[in-house]
Amino acid sequence: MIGQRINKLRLEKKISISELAERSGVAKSYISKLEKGTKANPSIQLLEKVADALEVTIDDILHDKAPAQEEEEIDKQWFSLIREAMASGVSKEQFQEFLEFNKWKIENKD
Amino acid sequence: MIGQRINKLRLEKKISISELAERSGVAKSYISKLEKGTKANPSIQLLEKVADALEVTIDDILHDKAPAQEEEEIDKQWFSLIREAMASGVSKEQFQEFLEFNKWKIENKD
DNA sequence: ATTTATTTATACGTTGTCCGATCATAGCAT
DNA sequence: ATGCTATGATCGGACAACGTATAAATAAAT
Repeated sequence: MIGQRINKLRLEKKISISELAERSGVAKSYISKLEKGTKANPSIQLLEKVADALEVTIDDILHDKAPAQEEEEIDKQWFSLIREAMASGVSKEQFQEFLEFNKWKIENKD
Repeated sequence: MIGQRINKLRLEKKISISELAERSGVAKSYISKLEKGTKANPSIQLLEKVADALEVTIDDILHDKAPAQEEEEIDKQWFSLIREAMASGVSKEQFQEFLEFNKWKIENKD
């Protein structure tokens, strides 16, 4: 579980266990055991050190994140619009109407 | 740090340390120490048990999330609409126009 | 005053974590 | 091929820290 994620993240970063151990300040033997799965219950402080060395968040280690980087970026742009929309009191229903109308508009564009 | 978050989340849920201990299966004396800060380096498995009992994610315990629970829920509903919008090819600009129009419409409603 | 919740103390079993040694693999020189 | 050396991964043992269980002391509440 958690070992696989660490292993995956480490390989993505193209460094060895020894290297990760050195950077994080964690014993390489322990990192090996974590990845191997013979130990699977690290403390959060240790996990934090490993996460830092891998330049990811603890969350990235706990549940393996769907990357989707570009898509996330776009979502953020939309997000500000959404906030504005919610603040101005536009309802979801109104937006849905708008959506349907636009779909129709696009289809009948030719 | 982490103790304060657990304490906060527990109080929000309006349960006692004993209750949390019972639900999570963690010794109440240890939970007390965690909240008090005399112990501050729990294992992730223990943390997971506490998180489950509090009905939050481990992330919620690690970095204290901007809560706004209801708002988050609404956001999710909006999000599905946004995805649909993006898929159907509606641009941000079009949406913004719609937004402006609706603001005006609301203002001149009387 | 009596209950209920929190903190602290003590003692103890379990395991997280480190250190050093060993094994595995690969490259390079002989 | 046969070694030698270097680097990475794994194993075994030792110790400190995690975590439990209980009781007692304190505080807060009804």
